[in-house]
Amino acid sequence: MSSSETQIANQDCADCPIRHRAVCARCEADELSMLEQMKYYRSYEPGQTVIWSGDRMDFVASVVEGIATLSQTMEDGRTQMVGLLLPSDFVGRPGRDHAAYDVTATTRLTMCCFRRAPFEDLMQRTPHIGQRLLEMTLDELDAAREWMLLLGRKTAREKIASLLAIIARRDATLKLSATQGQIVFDLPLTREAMADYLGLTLETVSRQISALKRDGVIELEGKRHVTVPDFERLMDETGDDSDGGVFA
Amino acid sequence: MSSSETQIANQDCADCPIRHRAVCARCEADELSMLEQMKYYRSYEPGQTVIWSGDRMDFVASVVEGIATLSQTMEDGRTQMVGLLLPSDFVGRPGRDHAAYDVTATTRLTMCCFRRAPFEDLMQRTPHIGQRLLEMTLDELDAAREWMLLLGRKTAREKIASLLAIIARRDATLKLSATQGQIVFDLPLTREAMADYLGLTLETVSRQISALKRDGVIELEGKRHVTVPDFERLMDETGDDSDGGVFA
DNA sequence: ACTAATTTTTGATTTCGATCAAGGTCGTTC
DNA sequence: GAACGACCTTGATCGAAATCAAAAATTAGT
Repeated sequence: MSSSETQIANQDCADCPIRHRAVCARCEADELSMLEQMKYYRSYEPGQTVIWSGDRMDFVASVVEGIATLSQTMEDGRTQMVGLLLPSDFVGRPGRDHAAYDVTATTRLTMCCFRRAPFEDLMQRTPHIGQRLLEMTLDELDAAREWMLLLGRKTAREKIASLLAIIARRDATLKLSATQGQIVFDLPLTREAMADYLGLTLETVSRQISALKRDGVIELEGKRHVTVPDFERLMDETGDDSDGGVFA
Repeated sequence: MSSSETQIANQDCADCPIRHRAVCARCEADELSMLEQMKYYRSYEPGQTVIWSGDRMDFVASVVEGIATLSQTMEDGRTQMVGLLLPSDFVGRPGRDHAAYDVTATTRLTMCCFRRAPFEDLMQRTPHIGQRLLEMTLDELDAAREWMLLLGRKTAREKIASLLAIIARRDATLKLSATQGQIVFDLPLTREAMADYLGLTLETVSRQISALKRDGVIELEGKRHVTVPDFERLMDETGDDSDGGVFA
């Protein structure tokens, strides 16, 4: 259901950050044209930093294409990724003018940006944009909490399996490549980025990926191209109950 | 600033879950009386479960007094706490009718509840309640992300110091007991609950608390009563930069 | 095509926190 | 006030992941 809806919605109002999530049926013409007028695009290369934590940030944005990460770094250099931005995800907090995290492109990335002040004005006048933002934020909070369980209690192998499952699942919904259980995708993250996401070292990530390959849970071609022959089998390795997590 | 404001706001509208956060100056009389009419109270004893993950949940609520925890459990029993509910915190997701987490009282707990349906109706008619909820949710998301850094990258000692710092800071603002740097409080959590929060075992929690005591970072009277003689010293142990985290 | 740089894999060793196992303290009940 | 149970501390040992250290595979540059 959600994948085709998303497709249609994206086609019909490609850049409205709210409509990206396929709920903007309620967007009215003048609101949409307001958004149209204030929007602009930015593109980034893999590895490029979109914004550093603490920098002034006078815009909010929605990912159009590509993947970015949110991360936090301690003074001594330890870093932890705290979020993954996929197409349609929103970044930037209305009402706060400094970035709280480092935002980095891990693939080629296009974002649809809106200057903060006019966007906030529009939000004031258009309650359902705020409502939609609330829903999106609650989803992010659920995702963050699921990630807390992963970081606090899962083994290295479970962590890797969980990350692969998340990417595979998203890829399956996005590209409809989920022919009878087999899923194929390219890892959008380096081993180091995966390590920062999972709270591991890159060596451990590499070893566990090798182990999953050895055990036939995944197949690897090169370093990035992954085939999951049996998604259920992968899910069994995640430690999650068979169901889709918090959204029971 | 915030502590006295909170006091005043709480006095003058004790149970509105929004006003608890000291921003409900915009609450109008009829909205307040709507809330008054639909509110009811529930009380729990320490250790009692407010609701189990997956259970039907037809209310939303705000903590009036006491402390509760949000936690997730894997089938094999591993559990991870994903949130701490302090007075004025809000629980329950508008638009979702099943709990996503276990909610447990760790002290005597009083909550101010509102049936979900009428509360959602009121939200529809009163945009600034939604706005306030959005702000609160964004704060929670920031807190969750700070916790992800802790879970993924901090040492056991840093984790304990961070938790003590959070409780101490909150206690200082709440009870104004922050006389020249020295802070005194009672731990509202058992060692096991702390372990579940920090992604550790209770033995490690106990050992690290002993170590901080041995090193003079904290003083302990009995098992629960803590004195922090020098808050800066405690902060140095957390691994955070001296400043207040994401709210830079 | 060849070199250089980056990323990944694999191996050897160490370390931090988990696990296993007693004891100890405190509060409650009979 | 003895006995029970809940909670906490401490010790000994183990193990999973980190760290240290090369080598292999890829990618990029000239």
